Amino acid sequence: MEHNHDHLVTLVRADLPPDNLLEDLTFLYKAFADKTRVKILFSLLNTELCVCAISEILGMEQSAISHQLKKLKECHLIDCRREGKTIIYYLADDHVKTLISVGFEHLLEQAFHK
Amino acid sequence: MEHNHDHLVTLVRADLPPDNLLEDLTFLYKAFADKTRVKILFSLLNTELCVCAISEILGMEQSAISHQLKKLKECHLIDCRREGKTIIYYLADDHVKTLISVGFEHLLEQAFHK
DNA sequence: TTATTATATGAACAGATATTCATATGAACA
DNA sequence: TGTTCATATGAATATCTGTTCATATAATAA
Repeated sequence: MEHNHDHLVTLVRADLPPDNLLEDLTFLYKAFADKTRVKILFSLLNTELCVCAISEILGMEQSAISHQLKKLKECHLIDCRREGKTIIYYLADDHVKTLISVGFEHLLEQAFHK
Repeated sequence: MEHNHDHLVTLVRADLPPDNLLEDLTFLYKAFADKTRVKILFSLLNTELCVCAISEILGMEQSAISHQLKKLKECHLIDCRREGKTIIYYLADDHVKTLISVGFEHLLEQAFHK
């Protein structure tokens, strides 16, 4: 680091969001950064599902699914309710759909640009 | 897995996106799943920057920054050009802004709901 | 109550990932 | 040409993360 840009550096640094906000933001995006979790979210796009249904859809162990459901719930992307012995999971709100479609748009456009 | 939902399972599974698309999507979201990379993206929101400026802004080693810049470039979120000895990085398009703001909206709304 | 079904959870392990260190590349300038 | 500055890159390491296995919980039915 030799050439001078102290002023710009100070300005940009002052504009960075506070650390705890960055933490929350990356925590949210981590939810979408794993194939299993994204598959779960896709599965829930048009219907609610119990754990064992999701487990069959993905062809994965119930335990693995439960662990991932917990993470998705921790960032408020999904929620659940009990119905007798089974527990039904569903999307918490429309942000999942928005986030996924914005991601898709980026993929499509970058595919288009070559 | 005992209670019956074979039909639903088949339907939902048939609607899942193909594996390579899921791969691309999670690859993209991984870019946002790390604090260092998100800080870099925020830094580039309103200005282009050389590597050593970014390194100073984040207070991290130049090498660490270069490694992360490479990943961001691999998913086409940023691009760069050479100018003499320095290399200038900038956002590739507006999707970064969209993706970040959708994430923020989700955080704000979930904060609001309690 | 005991057995069964559905789900959750903790510990352990394997694989992925971020940072550091040392070094390589590549442009500019003496 | 040799030196310096800016950046890139490979290897090593430490940490994080996803899955599995064993087991716990919680509701229901016998």
